[in-house]
Amino acid sequence: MARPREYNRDEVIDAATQLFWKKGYHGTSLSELVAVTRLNKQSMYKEFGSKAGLFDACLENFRNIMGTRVIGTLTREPLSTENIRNLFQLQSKFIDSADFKGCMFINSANEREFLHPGTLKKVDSFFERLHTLFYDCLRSRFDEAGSNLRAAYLVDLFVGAMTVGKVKFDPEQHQQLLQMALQVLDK
Amino acid sequence: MARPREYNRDEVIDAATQLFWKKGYHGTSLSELVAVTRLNKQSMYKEFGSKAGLFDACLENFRNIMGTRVIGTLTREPLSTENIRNLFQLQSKFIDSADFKGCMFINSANEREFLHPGTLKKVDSFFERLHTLFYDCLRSRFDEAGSNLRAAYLVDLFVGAMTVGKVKFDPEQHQQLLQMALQVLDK
DNA sequence: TGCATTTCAAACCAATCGGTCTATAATGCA
DNA sequence: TGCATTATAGACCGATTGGTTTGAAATGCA
Repeated sequence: MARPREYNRDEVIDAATQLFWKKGYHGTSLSELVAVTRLNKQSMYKEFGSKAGLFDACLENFRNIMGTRVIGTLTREPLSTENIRNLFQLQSKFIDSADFKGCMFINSANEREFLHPGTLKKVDSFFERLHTLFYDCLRSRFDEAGSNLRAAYLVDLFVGAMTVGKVKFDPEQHQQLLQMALQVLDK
Repeated sequence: MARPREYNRDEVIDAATQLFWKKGYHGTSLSELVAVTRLNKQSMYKEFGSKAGLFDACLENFRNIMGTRVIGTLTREPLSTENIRNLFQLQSKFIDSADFKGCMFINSANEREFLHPGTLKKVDSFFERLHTLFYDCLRSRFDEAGSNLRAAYLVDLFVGAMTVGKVKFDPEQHQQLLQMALQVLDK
């Protein structure tokens, strides 16, 4: 009944996600997005409403891509500290990859000035979610307070490694570092 | 012999530093800088050469402001793990301040895409320097490998707390967190 | 007072920003 | 075939980007 669209929504989001992931919301321009998605502006605005709308869709896409692996690792039954060790192993491989761009949520936390309130809420809830996932894995071994404290510690460590990994990363040293840092999971 | 300048270089840098600190290099515009420094563009380019030149001057200024306190804390004789505890106490108060904007070097590490090579080198050397400062405080108690490992761990922790602090910060919990996280300083 | 020197304010530059509008191309149905 | 509908490409919008040029204002010295 009408002209068929030439783009595929998911492909557009995938391409845009790569760009936003690398350069952030404020650092990515509309023209770059148009170039990389090969979607014309008109269709882009029809589909996503605004640059911010597209970013939100990409953030959700990122959560699906990465979050699924993270959540999958941390929710494996039985919930245990072993899941946490596995997550940090996953992170280590991730940081060591060729085109490491950090975590899109953590990157976003560093450009709060430029994000819309709705986007900020999603960013904040990522940190909460990560804390909760750690917490749930700790509860079998520690009490509420102990689990809460360790979860906050693990979030700091996770975020720190992600950021420092952009500057410099030594996989072997990181393995030893984890062994030491994760001793708090045992006692 | 010529018209006297109406601006004070240090005051200009101080004002610009606040802005760059808050919004980053790419996120701060020349017009904002002109407005906040009350320095006209012509003089700005005469004095600093470019926006990047001004940013470099501000980064150095930040190092003087904050770095002095950090370095002062970590180089107090005798070099010991107590210095490290004091540094994390300093950080805790810093994060808890009203207009917390993170650390300008760590913020810069998150916009590497937009920084000039010379600036990037300064950012990288901050991380190296921090590692070395930690290392030197650890050597009295641990061997080279042990000190190196713990220093890397402390950098991750320091950077992580800085970043997470932008999203959420609970001073009391952080005190307990430090007590746990810094156990590796004792054994 | 007049001149060399330097700073100042503001107009100006091409390029780009996020976003909109128009005109044409492609489709299914009648 | 003609029409309603939707997607396309790209011109266009005012505002802003980092950066430059111009010309007047302010000084010390002669």
